[in-house]
Formats: sequence, structure tokens, C-alpha cells
Amino acid sequence: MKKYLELLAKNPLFRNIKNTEMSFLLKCLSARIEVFEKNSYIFTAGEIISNIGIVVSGKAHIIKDDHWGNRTILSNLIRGELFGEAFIFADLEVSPISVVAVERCEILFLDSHKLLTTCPKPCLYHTAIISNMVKILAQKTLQLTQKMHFITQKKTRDKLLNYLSYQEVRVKSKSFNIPFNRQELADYLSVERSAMSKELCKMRDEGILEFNKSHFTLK
Amino acid sequence: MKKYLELLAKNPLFRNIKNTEMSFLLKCLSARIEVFEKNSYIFTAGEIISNIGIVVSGKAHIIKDDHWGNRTILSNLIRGELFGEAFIFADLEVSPISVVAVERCEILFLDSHKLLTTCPKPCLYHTAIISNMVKILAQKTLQLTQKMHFITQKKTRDKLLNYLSYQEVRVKSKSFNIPFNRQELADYLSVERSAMSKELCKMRDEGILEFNKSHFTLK
DNA sequence: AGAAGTATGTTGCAAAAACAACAGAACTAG
DNA sequence: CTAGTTCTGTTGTTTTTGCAACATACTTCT
Repeated sequence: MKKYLELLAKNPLFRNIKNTEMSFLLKCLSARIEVFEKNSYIFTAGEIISNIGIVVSGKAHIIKDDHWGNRTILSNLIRGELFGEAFIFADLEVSPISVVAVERCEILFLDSHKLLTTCPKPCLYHTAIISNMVKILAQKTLQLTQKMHFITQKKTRDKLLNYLSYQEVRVKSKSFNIPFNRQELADYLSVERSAMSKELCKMRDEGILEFNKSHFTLK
Repeated sequence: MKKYLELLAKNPLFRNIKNTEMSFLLKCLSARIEVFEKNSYIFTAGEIISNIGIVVSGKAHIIKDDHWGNRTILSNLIRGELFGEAFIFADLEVSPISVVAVERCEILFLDSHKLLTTCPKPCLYHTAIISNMVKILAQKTLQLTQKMHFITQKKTRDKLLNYLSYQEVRVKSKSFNIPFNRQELADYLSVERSAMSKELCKMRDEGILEFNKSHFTLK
């Protein structure tokens, strides 16, 4: 666990908690690391939720598959990001979504029950964590609202342009990498891959943008 | 302000706060009521955010209009519901969305700055409110995730069916009212009104459902 | 009650997207 | 290095949606 301490100390969830206290706190929250191979499920929809997860290394997707086998990527989790917290704090029993490892992942799990109930003796960390959680959840809401903005566009081109120009603003550069391959981007924007591919090439031919694999440049 | 105390005391934001303390607390948060007529803007996108709002009476929509005049209804606010809290707690300066009164509304505003900074002397209410806020934000996240599930469906019919069967589950009855008229439902699901109307009638003709105005019955 | 305004349904047409099927490039593992 | 697998782009067809325009029913206001 020690080798993760530095990364965890930087995590927004543990803001205002002294590095020296981290070790104690993690024990208190029954923290444990688990490794997931590429394409394996970290959470499965329908499963009882008893942990909050933090991506320590690797990349994962929060996804929802429907009855007809269509997958929607709700969000992309990178190093340091949390998942499961919304369900825990909204008192949901079973998970409505799944989390899949896109590549080999190390996940830190925190016992949700211990997060929810204060320690026997008044625990300062607990208060700090709740405070941090408010900010994290608020940012997630914004992220979702942002994503909503992409996918409510009626045309594929508009979804793409909205998504890509958001990336441009985010990284403050006309040139950037996106965390998706074509199929994943299509799943994220909920459009059909080949139709999206068509539209991307059309935009390239019109000189609106350039791309190579997952690297894009807007003009 | 007094006549609102009872309603506010029941609000999830003030859970675990004694009724007798409410009056003091509201003063502490610079609470004030404002009335908005039908179709007027309560928040406008781009505006500096300095308050959290609570719908005391009436109905409002959180919306986003794009450059081309297309409106998306992000969510429907009824009596007792909060708005603006995500932006406040994520430290956003200006609002990315607008809030519009669908009918005459009374809105209670709470000073966001006073919510964010603890009172001079350690304030128990503040801690309680933060705790409650975690739950509220978590539930909002779930709501958004739920909505995402509707609009990521590729076909209008699937969006409608997902939306309507969710209502069915929510009210535990095959018969229910929705809080939207046709144009609003179309804006909520981000489809075109007439295409949606067409699809609804087709489904009615196929015997899948019945409707009259905003009252629906699934078969 | 009557007029004006609003909400809903209807139609035809044009545009866009989904779907399916395939080909070549790039990557991976033995 | 090679065979197999995955990723990306391409094409043609079918289905669905958006859009515009209009008819009818329903509301609201005076």
C-alpha cells in the first residue's frame, strides 16, 4: 500500500488530510488494492455496491449495456479518478452501471460503509472527506452536463464538433489526443461508428480538422 | 419568510436541523424569496452565480439553448428542488445553463458564499448542510445518468419507451402524468416534436400505450 | 361567446443516420 | 516473419429523423 501513498495524498478526496495521517486513514477505510486485466469487469451492473473505487493505474470506462447489446460509455476514468461514489451516497443498493478495465488496472477500494458512518470517536478526516466529496460530486455533475451537451446535438457532425472543441478548450491547444479509439468515441457520443468515421473524413476533406489515430488537430 | 418554514424544514438540504433553528439559519444564509412570472429567466447562462435556488412553489426547467436556437431541457424542477448547487460547489464562476420559470414561481435564494465558508464560530448547521449536500448531489448524478440512458438511445421510439417505462417504475403504476407537454418532452429527449408525435401515435395504434395530453398509460 | 393564441397531430419531402458487409492497414502473439 | 486479430475507412441500401407547412382541437382572455 505504501507505494500508492504519494498518489493518494494528491487525490482530491484526501485534500486537507496530512500525509502523515494517510496511512492510518486508509487502514480505517479498509483500503485494498486489486488488479484487473484488460477487458475485465471491475463492477457489474446489478451487483451490490460495497466499495468506492479509485483508479490507481490504468484506464477504465463506466459503461451501460442495454438489452440489445448496445454499449454507452458514460465516462472515461483515468488515474486518480473515483467511481461508485454517487451510488454509495445516494444509498443505492445495486449498481445501475458497469465499470470495465480498458487496459490493465490497479484499483483501490474503500469500504463504503466505513465512509458513510462516522468513526466511534469524532473523526476529523471523515468530515474532511465529506467536504471533498461535495466538490467531487459537483464536478461530476458538471462533467455529465457537459457530456449531455454533446449528445443532445442532433447531427453527428455537431456532436463531434462540440466534443472536439471542448477538448481544444480543455487542453488549450488546437492539437490533442483523445482517450478513445473510433468505436469508443462512437459509443461515447452514441452514434454509429461507420457513420461517424464517414463524417470525420468528410470534415477532414473540408479542411476543418486533421487526425491520425486518436490525435486530432482543429483548424 | 415564516410561511415557508414548514416546507423548508422538510427539505433534504435541512435534514437533521431542528425546526427551531431554521429561522436563525435562514437569516445566517441571507435567505430571500423572489417571485418569477411564467417564462421569465431565474438564472441566465453566462451570469455570475452567487446563489443557490430552491423552488418554493411553481415549476421551472434547467435548460441550455445553443447557438442555433435549439433548446435542451436538462431537468425539470418541482417544488422543493434545488438548482445551482453543482456550480457553486465546483467553484464555477458563471453559469453554463439557464433556469426558466415554466409557471409562476417562488424561489428561495441562499447566499452561496455564506454556504461555502464556515461561520466564525464553529457552526453545526453548516456541517449538517454539507452532509446533506453530498446526498443531494449524488442523487442528481443518478438522475443525470438516468436521463443519459434515455437520450443515448438511437431511435425516438426507444427514447420514449425508456422514458415512459422509467416513469412507470417510478410511480409504480402503468398510468401516470408526465411533467411536460409535447414540445417540452421533445426538448427533454432531444428529438423533433413532430417526429415524436408521429412515433407516439404509431405506438398508440399498435396498442403499446394510450395517452391523453400529458397522461399516459402503458399496456 | 368570440377571437387570438397555443398545443397537438398530420403529411410529404429531403437529409441524415443506422446497418451490413467488406477491404486494407496496423497491431499482436507465437 | 507470419497468421490471426483488431482497427479504420468505404460503399450501398434501408430506415429513421428533421424540417416545413398546415389543420384541428383546446385554452385563455376580454
